[in-house]
Amino acid sequence: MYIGKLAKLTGASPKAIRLYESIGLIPAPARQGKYRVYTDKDVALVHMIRRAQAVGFNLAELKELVALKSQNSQFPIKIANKLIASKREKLRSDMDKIMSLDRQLIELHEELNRTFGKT
Amino acid sequence: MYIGKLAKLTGASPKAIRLYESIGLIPAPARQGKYRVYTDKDVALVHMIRRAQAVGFNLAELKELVALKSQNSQFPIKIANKLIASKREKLRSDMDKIMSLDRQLIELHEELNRTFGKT
DNA sequence: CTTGACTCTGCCCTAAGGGACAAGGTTTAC
DNA sequence: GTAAACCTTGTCCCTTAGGGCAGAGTCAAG
Repeated sequence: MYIGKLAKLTGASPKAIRLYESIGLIPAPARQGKYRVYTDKDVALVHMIRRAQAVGFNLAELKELVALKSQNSQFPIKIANKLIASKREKLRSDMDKIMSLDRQLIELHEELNRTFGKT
Repeated sequence: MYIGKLAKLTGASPKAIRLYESIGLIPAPARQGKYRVYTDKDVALVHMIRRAQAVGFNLAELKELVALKSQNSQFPIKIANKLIASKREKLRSDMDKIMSLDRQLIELHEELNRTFGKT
């Protein structure tokens, strides 16, 4: 299949797919003339990339995972678990930050109304 | 004072201060030769920008606020309160998103260990 | 053969600056 | 007066994960 179909099947744009290829996140596909030709394996791979992105992994991290997998040929479950744990820690700190921002916004609101509001 | 002192007093880098000027967020200061010369008003202004950034306002939003203030000459408290409220809503939706990501990470963790783990 | 849909590469753009650099300005020490 | 040391200037390239566009090439159908 050509890139448009892969895009439709995975929800990634053709541009995104070419980006993944350009940074070595997916292998360079065969060409029919100048057109990239993809297989079902590529569909599965791009799907995995999208899902991993959706839970907070960036492309550099995914690239490391792909490199590990190709070294090891076996799924590195320990490393994956560590990554998940560190992602969850980061989420916790993001939440703390958000709550702190919310408190600051409340304070700012009260201060504004004390200073400029009526009574 | 020159830009370095303003930077030290406000915690913004000289680069950031020039950026604020380039987008019209702070007025172009007087020059002594080629050097920008700032006053205490600029210190206060950059301080306010930093604090507003810290609670989640981006430079475009701050520019709008500055424009409003220069039109009105009076602090637009109603608008500010609306902005604060909408920021807080956004924070709430960010929180929801983070909690959803965390749930997905938990599920992913369990799934990985069911599929690849021992026992 | 032609039309329309698809794809190719390459370039510029995003937010908020960071880093490097060469050139020139200022201040301090001697 | 002069040299060293520091400060400022403008310019360019870099960051994420692509979006948008231009111009050209390519494919399948009628």
